[in-house]
Amino acid sequence: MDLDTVRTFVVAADAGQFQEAAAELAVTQQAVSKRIAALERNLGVRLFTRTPRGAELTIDGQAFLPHARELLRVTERAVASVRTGHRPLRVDVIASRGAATGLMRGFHRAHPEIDLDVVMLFDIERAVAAIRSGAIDASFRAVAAPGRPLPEDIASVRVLDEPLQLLTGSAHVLAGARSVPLAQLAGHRIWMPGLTPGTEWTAYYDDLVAEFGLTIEATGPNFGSDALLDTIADTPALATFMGGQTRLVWPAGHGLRLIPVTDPTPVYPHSLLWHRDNPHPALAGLRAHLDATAAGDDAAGTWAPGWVLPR
Amino acid sequence: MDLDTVRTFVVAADAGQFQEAAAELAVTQQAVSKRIAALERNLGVRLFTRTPRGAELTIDGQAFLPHARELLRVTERAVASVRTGHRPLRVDVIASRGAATGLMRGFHRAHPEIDLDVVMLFDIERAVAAIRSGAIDASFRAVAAPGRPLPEDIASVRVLDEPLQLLTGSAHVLAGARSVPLAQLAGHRIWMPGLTPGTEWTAYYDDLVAEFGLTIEATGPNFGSDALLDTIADTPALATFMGGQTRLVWPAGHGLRLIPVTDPTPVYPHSLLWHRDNPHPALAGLRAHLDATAAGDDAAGTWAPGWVLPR
DNA sequence: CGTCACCACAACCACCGGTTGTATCCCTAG
DNA sequence: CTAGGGATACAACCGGTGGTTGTGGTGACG
Repeated sequence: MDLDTVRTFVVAADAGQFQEAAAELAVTQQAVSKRIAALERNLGVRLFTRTPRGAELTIDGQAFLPHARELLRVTERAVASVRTGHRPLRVDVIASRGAATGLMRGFHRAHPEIDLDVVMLFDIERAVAAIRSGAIDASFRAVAAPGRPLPEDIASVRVLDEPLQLLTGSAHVLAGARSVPLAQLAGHRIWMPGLTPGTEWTAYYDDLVAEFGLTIEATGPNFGSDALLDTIADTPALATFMGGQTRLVWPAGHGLRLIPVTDPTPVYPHSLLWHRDNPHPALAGLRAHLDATAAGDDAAGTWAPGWVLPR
Repeated sequence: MDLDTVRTFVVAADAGQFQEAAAELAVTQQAVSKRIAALERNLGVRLFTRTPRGAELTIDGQAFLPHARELLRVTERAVASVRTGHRPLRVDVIASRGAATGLMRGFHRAHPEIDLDVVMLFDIERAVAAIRSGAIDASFRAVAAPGRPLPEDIASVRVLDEPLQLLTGSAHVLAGARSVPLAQLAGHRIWMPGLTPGTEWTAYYDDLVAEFGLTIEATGPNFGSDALLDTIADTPALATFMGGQTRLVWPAGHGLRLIPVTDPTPVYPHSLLWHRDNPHPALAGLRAHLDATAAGDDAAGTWAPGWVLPR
């Protein structure tokens, strides 16, 4: 199916006749006739009843019309998403399951009129490069790369400290605990598939491991969170870390347990980065929204690596 | 833009390489390469970075991808809307501003998983024919055509009596009234543009006029409700009838008044019609929803033509 | 009953979009 | 270091889609 054909259908339906539609589309009447005929052939139904005074929609045509309009609207948004110049606010998040996604959803709910696009870049280095080049407008990143301060032209603000929790199956030895001290996790198998070397996530967990003597297995490819949840649920000796903001949806009967970690609670600090000179009007809105909704986090009793962005 | 091209983009993005996408789409790798190149040329941005081991999305490509998926989803729904067999529930309403639209919105809110299409047919005769032919699944119609009972195979149930109210501008002589008796409207100019001869609306108002001695002008084409509202707001001696369920949105400062009519209150009775043998699974859901939400209307003090469908 | 406005069909032709064949690149195995 | 495999891009070719012009048919209206 061709979007030009769909547009032709909509214009013809609005005009009530092919001739006027042809004029509007700057083609001949015969071309419109052929386009509509081809669309009807593809769909297998008659869309117009032709009369000597024009063409009016059949019932099928009436039913199809709003879908055709929606198609054109979506097309316009799709094209706008890559238009240089005034395009939707483009924000990078660190992972689809992380807290940043929830923050963006909250912003979208508060300001549904602002068009957003979400991308996921590999690491902070590329995120900073993308911000400086203008390819993205902002990035939710947890941390500066260890030892590398942010460039002068990048601004940042810490927006959320996400406490990590332990996810276990119901047969796990810690499944019944209401909370577990971080030091007590030493010796337990903790599995974090998909930790790619070179990313901040990995650097974060490397620090966590070094400081508290945990063992984290990053082996195996990441088959998606469903597969991870299945494995955790079925393996008594296995656990994993999960952001405390995550909204999990799992089938009933899985019996998964999400256990807070204490003394200290490891938190993953999310900061918003942006270019000081970025003129996108929606960026200010996003910053204002985050400022307004940011919970006054209490840093006491929490842990984060020393190299994260300051508050 | 071509939807095959968009589909190619999505498949290639999921596969991570053109070759596999080509196999899935049953075309050659060169065809995929050309399609993507054409899409990139049309959009003016690079969507993939080509590597010797495949192709991965650029930032622009990542931003475009969800829009492309949405485009395919909408396309599928559009095609399904005219598919013979299992297509969305197709319901005819009498006018986009009427109460039936509100009922359908309520149904959609209660059951967002049920796909709906709304059409507007000219009069009850065509609606009944469309129901019998299977072109539509149900129809909100106010009335049987005077003197013509419904065919045996059409079932009906009265779902809502919509009280008519008087709409005036702020300078109208009745603008200050909290309510107005129907008999008192005799002598006032009431304007109902767009009343087409042969429809039930027109038959309804003809009866109303005959029984209570009103004068209703149906002159002039219907330029849309915005134009109607403008005229009503600006003309002190003019009023119109409007369904009591209508949610009006007008610019501030118009100063329009919506005044209940009493002694009796003319009500427009909406009934749902459907074919007794219609097997569409969503039809039962719609009927159940309407049964459950139907307010227990009080017929006392209301008026409707004698020839409407019985309760 | 002729004219007008509109749509459909036929013939023609350009160009889009597919295929086959080939070059190039990079990673990897030997 | 080299050969091979797997990936993309470019070139040449060609058929069919989709445009145009020209023409015919049909219902409404004066």
